[in-house]
Amino acid sequence: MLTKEELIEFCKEARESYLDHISIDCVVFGFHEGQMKVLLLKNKDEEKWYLPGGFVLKPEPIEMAANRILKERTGLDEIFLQQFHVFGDPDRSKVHNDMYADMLPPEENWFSNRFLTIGYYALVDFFEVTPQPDRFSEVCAWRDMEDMPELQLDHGLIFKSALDTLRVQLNYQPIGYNLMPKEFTMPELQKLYETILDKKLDRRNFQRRILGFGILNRAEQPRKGGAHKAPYLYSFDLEGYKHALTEGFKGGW
Amino acid sequence: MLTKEELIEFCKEARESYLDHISIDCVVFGFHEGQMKVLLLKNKDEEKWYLPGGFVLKPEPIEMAANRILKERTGLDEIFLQQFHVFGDPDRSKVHNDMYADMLPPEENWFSNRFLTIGYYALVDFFEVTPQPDRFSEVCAWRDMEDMPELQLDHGLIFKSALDTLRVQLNYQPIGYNLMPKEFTMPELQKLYETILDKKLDRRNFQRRILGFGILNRAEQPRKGGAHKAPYLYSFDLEGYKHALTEGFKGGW
DNA sequence: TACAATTGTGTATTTAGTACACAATTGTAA
DNA sequence: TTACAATTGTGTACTAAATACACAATTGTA
Repeated sequence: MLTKEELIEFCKEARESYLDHISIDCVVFGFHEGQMKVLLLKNKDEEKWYLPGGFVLKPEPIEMAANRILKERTGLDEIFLQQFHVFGDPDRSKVHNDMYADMLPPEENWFSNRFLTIGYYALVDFFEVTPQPDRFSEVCAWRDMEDMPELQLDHGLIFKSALDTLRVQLNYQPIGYNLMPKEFTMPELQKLYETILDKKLDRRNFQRRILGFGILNRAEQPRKGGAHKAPYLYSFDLEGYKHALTEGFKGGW
Repeated sequence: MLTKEELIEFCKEARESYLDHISIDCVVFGFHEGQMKVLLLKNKDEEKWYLPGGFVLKPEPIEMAANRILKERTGLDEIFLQQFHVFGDPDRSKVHNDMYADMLPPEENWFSNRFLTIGYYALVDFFEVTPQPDRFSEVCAWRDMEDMPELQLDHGLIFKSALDTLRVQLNYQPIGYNLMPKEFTMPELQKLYETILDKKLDRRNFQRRILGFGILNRAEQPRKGGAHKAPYLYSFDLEGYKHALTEGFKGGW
């Protein structure tokens, strides 16, 4: 939460630097301990969480803006990022507007503007991320997808839309390279798919299909030390993976 | 092309009415005589064509803006419209900016602003459309997709991107209801698919597959009067069609 | 050393996709 | 009137992909 002075300072700075009416919101997916995670922010004295987001600098390509915003929140560069939808309902920022409405009159308040927000989703390696709050929040943290808190504004809708998009993408693009560590076992990868889809898959059929895509390499040695039978380790074959990313899996018509 | 006075008038009006930095561009697909058509606009004294587009009114949802813009260009209401991408390169409007740069200094010229454009594609019944030029053009006409003229700005990219999206959509959504007349024959529908995909399909397999979707009704009587064997007439089963639109064809995982 | 948990692997069945050929209808030209 | 070209309707065999399902091997623990 900004103080009035900070708000005034920010509005001045925003008007100079950023494009009016445009924001970016990102749904950042991670995967940890068999759970899908989403990176969220929160104000100490508020209940609702919100998505990492920001604005577009006047001379900045929007892709670059999304990358910059996520670098600030995660510490990561070169994130897998995909634009998926623009949310442009004039009512969508009503609540946000109200939030600072008592501090500044609308004509001085940058947040009183109408904003269209461009939705991006990101897939990142959970362990590589160092969550960093932004200047409006005190908390930036991974939240469990099974246990999503209530979100501000239309961020619930944006999240749902991102998840739907991810589920569709799963059908004709490889997913996993950005979410899994370098080496992983087949059951671990399967768990990722099951978690995204919220659906059990057959172990044997999953393995056959995913190997059929030709995007995995199996290490010589299985993972040792754990309980039970030692599973083989796999890693993504970057060449095959990138080929599959551009070509897609299915022929269709 | 606007005169200087018209440009000044328009800039004043635009600043009052429209959101800054945002535009909408539409790729309108039609189908006629076995050819895919795209609705384009042109200035009399210019070579390059451009996509029907416009701006978003300050209190207007973006979907509604896209509909309004297309109603002005086609006369049609309730068009099948789908947002597919935002084009946000800061250089994308360079050429446009230059176009009016000799008339007005940048600070007065609405077109000198940076614009992000939201791309929509539309599928419409060719016969229902009455092409209407906008205030910047003298020509609004269907152009053959086989014989696309050069387009202004990044409109070539936007068009290509829309076509790619349409081709992907074809794999998991029914297409045709918005492009075909009420009744049509199987070969006519096949021609639509072949034209979109730019690829020959097997008659028998096409029929089996498309009928398998359960989105078509066959009329009792075949079409009479033409040369050759009288083909059956089909129409879309609206219920099945809408179900397929929301559910999609393929299970995937 | 038996057991529970987990992993690796194979096969039969069903479904979807592909390839391909012949018979029927209709107008036109001989 | 009749052969012909063009087009439509229909079915079957083959292949590939998806699904359903079961048993053997490994490892730590009781």
